[in-house]
Amino acid sequence: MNEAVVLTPERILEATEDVLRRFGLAKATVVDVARALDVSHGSVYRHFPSKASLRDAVAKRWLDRANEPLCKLAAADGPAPERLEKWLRTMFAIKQKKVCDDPEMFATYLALAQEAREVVESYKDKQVDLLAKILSDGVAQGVFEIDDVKATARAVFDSTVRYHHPAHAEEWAKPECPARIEALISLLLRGLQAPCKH
Amino acid sequence: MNEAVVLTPERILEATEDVLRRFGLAKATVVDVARALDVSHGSVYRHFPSKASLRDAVAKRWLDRANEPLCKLAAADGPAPERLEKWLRTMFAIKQKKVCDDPEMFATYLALAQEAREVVESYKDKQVDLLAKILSDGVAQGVFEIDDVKATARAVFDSTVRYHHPAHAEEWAKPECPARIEALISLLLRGLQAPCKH
DNA sequence: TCGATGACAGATATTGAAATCTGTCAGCGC
DNA sequence: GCGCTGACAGATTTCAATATCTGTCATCGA
Repeated sequence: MNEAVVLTPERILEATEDVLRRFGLAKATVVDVARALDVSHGSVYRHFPSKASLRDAVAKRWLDRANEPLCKLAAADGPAPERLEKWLRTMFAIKQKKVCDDPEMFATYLALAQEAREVVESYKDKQVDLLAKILSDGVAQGVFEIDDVKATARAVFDSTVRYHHPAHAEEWAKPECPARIEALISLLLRGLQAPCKH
Repeated sequence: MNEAVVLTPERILEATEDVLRRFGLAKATVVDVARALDVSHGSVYRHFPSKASLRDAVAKRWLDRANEPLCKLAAADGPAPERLEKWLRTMFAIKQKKVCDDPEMFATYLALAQEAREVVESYKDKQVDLLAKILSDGVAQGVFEIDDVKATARAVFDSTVRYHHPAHAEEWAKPECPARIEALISLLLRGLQAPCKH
């Protein structure tokens, strides 16, 4: 048996991502995916129980890939405020880049986010965990003063929704956007900062 | 001539709001509005140049009505932090109430918000002005320390998007929501507070 | 044995013809 | 004159027939 022609979940995901990019979420069908792989669509169902699960798996891959730089930033060393700022700006930049470069995948992600699918929920939870990591580093460094790190991380995530939730994507290109991000970040950093340092 | 049967913009708006509530944004037609008023649809076009302008006018009325309590709060006296908190909670409550009581009108508002129509933009600007009023009161009282009041008001508005933008309405009913609002508000208040009071 | 197939039922999407709607305007009646 | 009407053109929506898709499974071939 030739390794290359074995039908693996991995190959199916690859093909599905292609098909989604090519036809868009609304038009892409399991039959299209099967056609792209030159197999019957029944074979696809041997590896994924439903179209939804297939779509979710593709989205998960896509999100995990997008998330990588953020994991690195959260794990890095250095002063927490700078890292937090960098982390937020990176998240916004990733989203903005995605919406430009990969609009069909982004539309898929938007659809998933609006359905509040489990994939997206767990992805968000992961993001909040990364934020919490930076915040608790800040507390350890004595630069942040925070009662409930987890809840505050969630608050930071929520407060920046406008710049990372796909429902607001059309706003990101507007000229006043950078200034508004500026104001938001500085407000948040002030709120986290330990008061009365001197 | 009987006053009651004169076709005024006011009467048309009333009827349109009824029709929207009854049939929903997707189904409501100008013909329906005319039928409700027992006039020809041509007459409606005598007072409003297009269906879009009629819809916008209805939305404006609806938004203005919803906005009234917030104007009062912004104009009131008292310590700015408490007023800000009350203002935000009132805004969230109004939105939440609307989405329950008047779902069809809310759907109309959602559609408008997503199209980024001028009505909604100016309504948002009004809200930011109200916030700015409270913030500048706070600065005058010495409880807030803010560089750029206008930009900070915008940041406060943006940071709470999740709890007032209709795109996030499905989230508002979730049980963890109040706690998350709590965390967000306290983070924001800390960020506005003048540091080192003592 | 084991993955793949292709025919199938029920659900969903597409299509094109018919109905309805939007926006205009010449003309009617007060 | 003035406000309203109703007929109209072009755009949009509806509806039902048709085609396609999803998910299942008995069967096939290696």
